[in-house]
This record gives sequence, structure tokens and C-alpha cells, in this order.
Amino acid sequence: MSQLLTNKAITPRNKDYSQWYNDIVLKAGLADYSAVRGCMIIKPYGYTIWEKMQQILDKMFKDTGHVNAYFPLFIPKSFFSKEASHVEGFAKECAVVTHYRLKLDDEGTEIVVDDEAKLEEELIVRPTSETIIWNTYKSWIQSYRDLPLLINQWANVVRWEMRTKLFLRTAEFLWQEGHTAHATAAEAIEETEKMLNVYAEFAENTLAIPVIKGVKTPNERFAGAIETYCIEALMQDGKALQAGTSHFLGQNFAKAFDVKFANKNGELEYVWATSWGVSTHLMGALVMSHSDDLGLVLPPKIAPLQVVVIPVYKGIEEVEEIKTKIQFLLDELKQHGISVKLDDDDKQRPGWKFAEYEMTGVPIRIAVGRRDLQNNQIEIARRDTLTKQMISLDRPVEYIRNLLEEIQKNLYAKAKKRLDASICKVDKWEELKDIIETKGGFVYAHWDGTAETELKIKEETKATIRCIPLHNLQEEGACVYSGKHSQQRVLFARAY
RNA sequence: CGGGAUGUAGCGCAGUUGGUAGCGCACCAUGUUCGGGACAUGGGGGGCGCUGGUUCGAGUCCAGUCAUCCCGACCA
Repeated sequence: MSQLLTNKAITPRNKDYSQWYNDIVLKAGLADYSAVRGCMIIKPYGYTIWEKMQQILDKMFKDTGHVNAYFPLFIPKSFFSKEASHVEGFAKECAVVTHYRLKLDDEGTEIVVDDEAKLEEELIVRPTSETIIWNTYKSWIQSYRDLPLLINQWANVVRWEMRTKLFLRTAEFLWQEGHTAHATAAEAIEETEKMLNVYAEFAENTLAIPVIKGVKTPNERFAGAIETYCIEALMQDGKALQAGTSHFLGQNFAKAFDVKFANKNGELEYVWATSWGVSTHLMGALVMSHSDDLGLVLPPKIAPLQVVVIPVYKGIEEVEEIKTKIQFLLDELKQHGISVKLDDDDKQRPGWKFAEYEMTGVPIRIAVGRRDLQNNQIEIARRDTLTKQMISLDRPVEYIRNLLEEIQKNLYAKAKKRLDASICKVDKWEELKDIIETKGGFVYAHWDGTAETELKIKEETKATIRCIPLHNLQEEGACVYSGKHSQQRVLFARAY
């Protein structure tokens, strides 16, 4: 028994936060390591969560006028050199295809790359698709009537990361990337901000993850962007996590790929661009935002299974009786669009199931035995608070619906409280260092606006400027590091 | 790419001074159980990451190599 617990138990957060995270991802069945370095297997349970994220986001994209398309996985190497800062940003982490054929070696025993099948021009496995897409947009855009062009792509991308971690940083990851083209800068900026708001709404309403909206410093900007907007979330260990980005690309890519349109006066102008994306990184954020030492905790809106019903019984007659008496509950919940499962697996006992569904983060667990039926009641346990309550079997559906909403709100409120409490206004350098080192969270401090200071702070504390909050208060002050003049505070934190 | 660690059954691990692999969980069968990770009995499964040495004999010693994890520098 103790052996069993050792095998199944999750490392507590306060013992080893990183191990706790790994344990949850593995033991809740979200993902697994693969035979390929840095690449993971997303298991069915984890993938179902990703699919739900996709469905909800996809609807939000379509409701804001976007359509989906698909562009190639491979990008000719030459495309990358067309936008200078873009190459610089991605060159160090690209997977490159150089050959297109294998053969048996001379001894006929081993498969080797056929040197004669060398590609004329190497292909890059996309780390992001701006280049191939803008190369395509060149032929799609001639007139202002072709604009705006609002396209999204769901895809996998590869960035050859040196050090990887399940969901948070993998060599291959899944994401969506929106790439839009506009006639004016103002319209493109409006789009960039609109999509940032879509992301923020999704994070907060669906994933119950409160975020701070802001813009990146030039140093932290996306390679090739004029302005990078982001939403930043806070994990339970006090580290920040970028939950989504939206970039105003100006005319950089239009110029690089020569994409011009004729305006109403017949004059040729370069197109204005945006790109925006969220990735399976969000899965990591979801895990780390709400889960506890018993396992995963999922907000009802994203949980693959919202309600599990566990019959407690002896013998086959009892199960059948229980199943008959509560069938109406399953039916009604389904009618209300609530996902529910009755787990009558005979091989496991109730206690085992209780632990298992806690591990996998199912928001509501219902236990029902003969004793309950006699009293016309069922036991309802909520995953977020780990509390149990007996409720009448007369009208349970309304109670459950309300409870799901309540859990969703509670998870958000808890995370929001943590985020708000983590933000420290700091004026002294020593204090900044101390808070970053011990308490974590966001430090709101004056910054002189130079990349030099930003890098020094990073070197000395490992904290980066996560963002300059939108609509940030403008106030006179002295930079927390250099003491030089500053016009506003920015948010510092260590980050994933 | 630097530092640390680990590769033995599906999973988690143990294998004494080298002697021809074992434990728990899981799995299969039967029975008893079933309100917080059940129990009994009986089964099946691996040749120890890979390569090459030393030796009568190698998970055990030596050399090399590969992979993975953790910690750093880089990133969503």
C-alpha cells in the first residue's frame, strides 16, 4: 500500500515545483516523453484539452472575421534572409532539411542519407510562417479591395530549443498563427489590439487565468515586429508566463517580400501586417495555474469531462439499481451540454476512482450508493475546494450547473487574487533583487528605457521586463537600477 | 554548448568482494471484497541502452558511444 502510494504520488509543490509540474503532466495523462529529443507525445487526455482550446479560439477568430488556411511546413532557406531581424531571431534554432532520400549503405546493412539526393536549396522546417505567408500574399494582394486579408493557420512549428520541458518548451509544438494584411497602419494596429483582447478574454473566461496586457520592450520584441503586445500570467511559483502575443509588423514583411497594393487613388503602397499566436505553451499555463498536490485542477469550461458519477455498490444487482435510478441525471446533464461519465468499471474500487479523478482534474465528482438512494440523495465533491456535500436527488441538475459556474469563477478569483497580491511596487534596487529572489511575482518599478539597463538587470536577477502594461500610468521617477530619469514603471519578473 | 545524474520486466526500483537476474505495482486466472488508491492463492513476462575489452565466467570491472532527465546560457 505504501509502495502503491509512492508510485502514484505527486511530488508536492513546496518540495520541488518543477518535479510537481512534470508529475502532473505525466500522471494525469496529458503528455509523455518521446523517442525524439525535445519532442513530446500529447496523449489523448491532453490532446482533448488542446482540441477544446482550439474549438473555442477558432470560433472567436471566425467571429472576428478570420478564416483558416494552411501553408507548407517547409520554407526555402532564402526566404529567411529577406527580413534581417527575422533571420537573426530564428537562425540559431532552425531544423534544416538538406536531402530527400535515404539508401542502404555499401554493406547493405544500414540506412544512410543518400549524398546524391542533396537539395539544391535547403528547406527550413518552419519556426513560424511569416516568410512563406508573405511570399504568398504578394500574389494575392493587388488592390485595396483585396484588403484586409485575415487569415489564421493551425499548425505545428519547430524551434530547436537547447533545453526542453513538457508543454512549456518543446522542439516541436502546436499553435495557431494569424497573419493579416491591411491598407493602413491604424487598421493593422487595431487588429493587433483586437486579437490581444481575444487572447485575454480566452485566457480569463475559458482558462480562468487572469492576465496582464501590455507591450514588450524593444529587446523582447518578436523578430521583425514594430510592436509586440502580450498577455502575461503568473504561475503558482511566482514565475511569469507569456500566454499569448500579438505583433504589429508595420511594413517590414511587405517590404521584404515586395507586397504592394493600389490605393483608391491608384498609388502603390506597401501593405501593413500583423501576426499573432498562442501555442501548447498555454497547456503548461493551465496546469500551473490551478493544480494542487493531488493532481490536475481544470476549469469546467476546458475540462474534457466535467462530471463523473461513481456508483458505490456490492454486487451486480446494486449497480444495476443505482444505474437505473440515476440514468435521468446523466440524460439531463447531457441535455444541458454538460459532459458526464458514469464509471462503473468493476475492476477498481471507489477509493481508487476518487483518487484517479482527482489526479485528472475532473471538476465535479458524484458518488452514489444504495444508502444514498434510500435517502434520496447523492454526494457531490468539488475538485477545486475538495469539499463534499449531500444534495437531494429531486432536482440535482440545476445545482450541478450552478456549481460548474461557481468552480469556474472560483478558480479565476483565486488566481486573480494571487496575481494581484504578487505585484509589488518597488523603488529600491536591493528590494527588487530581494523580491525577485525570495517571493517572486511581478515587480513594478521605474526603468530608464534603455536596453542596456534591461540586460544588466536580467544578468543580475534573471528577471526580465515582462511588459509595459497597456494604459500605463505616466509618472516621473528614477530608474530602479541606474537612477536615471524614468517616465513610467514596468513589470519585472522571472519567466518561463 | 558547460555542470550533475540516470539507463535492469509495461511502470517504479534492488542487485553485496564478478558465479549465469529479483522485488513492488501493473497484467492473466479463481475466489472473497467494494462509502477514500482491497486481499488471498496460482500464473505469464526481461538477460540488464549500445559497442568493444579484461576474465574460465560481466548488470557488476575498463574504454568508448548513444539516449533521457535535472541545473545553467537561449526561447512560446
